[in-house]
Amino acid sequence: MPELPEVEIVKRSLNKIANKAKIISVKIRNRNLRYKLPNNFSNKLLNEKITKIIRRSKYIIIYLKKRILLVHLGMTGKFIVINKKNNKIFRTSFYYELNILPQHNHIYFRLNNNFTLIYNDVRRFGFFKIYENQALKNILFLKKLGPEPLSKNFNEVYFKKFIKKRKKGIKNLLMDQKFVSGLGNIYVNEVLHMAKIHPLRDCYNLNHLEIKKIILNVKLILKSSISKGGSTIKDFKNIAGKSGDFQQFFRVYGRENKNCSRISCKGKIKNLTIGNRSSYYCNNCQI
DNA sequence: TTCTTTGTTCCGGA
DNA sequence: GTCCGGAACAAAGA
Repeated sequence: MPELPEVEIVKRSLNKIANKAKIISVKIRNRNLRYKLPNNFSNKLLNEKITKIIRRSKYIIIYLKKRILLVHLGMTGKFIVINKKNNKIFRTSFYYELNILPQHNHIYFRLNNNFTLIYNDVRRFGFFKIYENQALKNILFLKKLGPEPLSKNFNEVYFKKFIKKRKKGIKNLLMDQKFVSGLGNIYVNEVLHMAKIHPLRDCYNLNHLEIKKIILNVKLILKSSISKGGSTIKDFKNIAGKSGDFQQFFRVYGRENKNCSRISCKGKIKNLTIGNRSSYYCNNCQI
């Protein structure tokens, strides 16, 4: 499940491998991703040079000379890199499961620098869109997004202004991409546990200190997660010996019926469905 | 067969 | 017009 930190790591990896490179072939094995790839998809990318790669929310934006390639990894999208010189295989983020099945390789991008990027996606909820000569602010997927959680624009003043006249549970608020963009279910659960706030608390009831704690923990948790993925490009063989279990980093997510991970808290982790998403919280310290 | 997982969009009601 | 919650959608594995 690529959340913002994983997407950030993938973006950094792609920057190292693909920036300034030219796409010399695009081979599609399955067009049926979240949105069906158009027939001219390959032709529009062929011989294009990659000039810049950035991230906005959970979108990866790949700038070509005159076009923009917008990528979303969905639930299980990933890029695998093969170095043609020595046939070494890399993954672009550490969150991937170790056995990547080749039947889910959907697109092969060959670059002019001996690297091939393979897009692999088990669930096929990821997507690629090509935009011509378009400013980012005109792209539908990006124009409605609220501030980046790690930016200075996501602060107490903004938070308080936004929640005025709004009646909404805090978990739903943090999941709302118009309020803050890029927080997914897992990190929202973690943030609220760290801030000791119940996921159903009405946002207009939050006091000054609680708002401060939420903002602080959003930034801390995202930054810490990004830094854990800091050594981005790892050889499969090197990492195979380690237990790369991402779950071990979570303090509440997926821990139903277990004891609260907070030292000195005697609570139990409970599960609750909010907005069609499972929420985990401690029945003692989150109020 | 049914349930779960995700981000996004759409729709009805307040 | 705006806000909110719920449902639908995509695919596949358990």
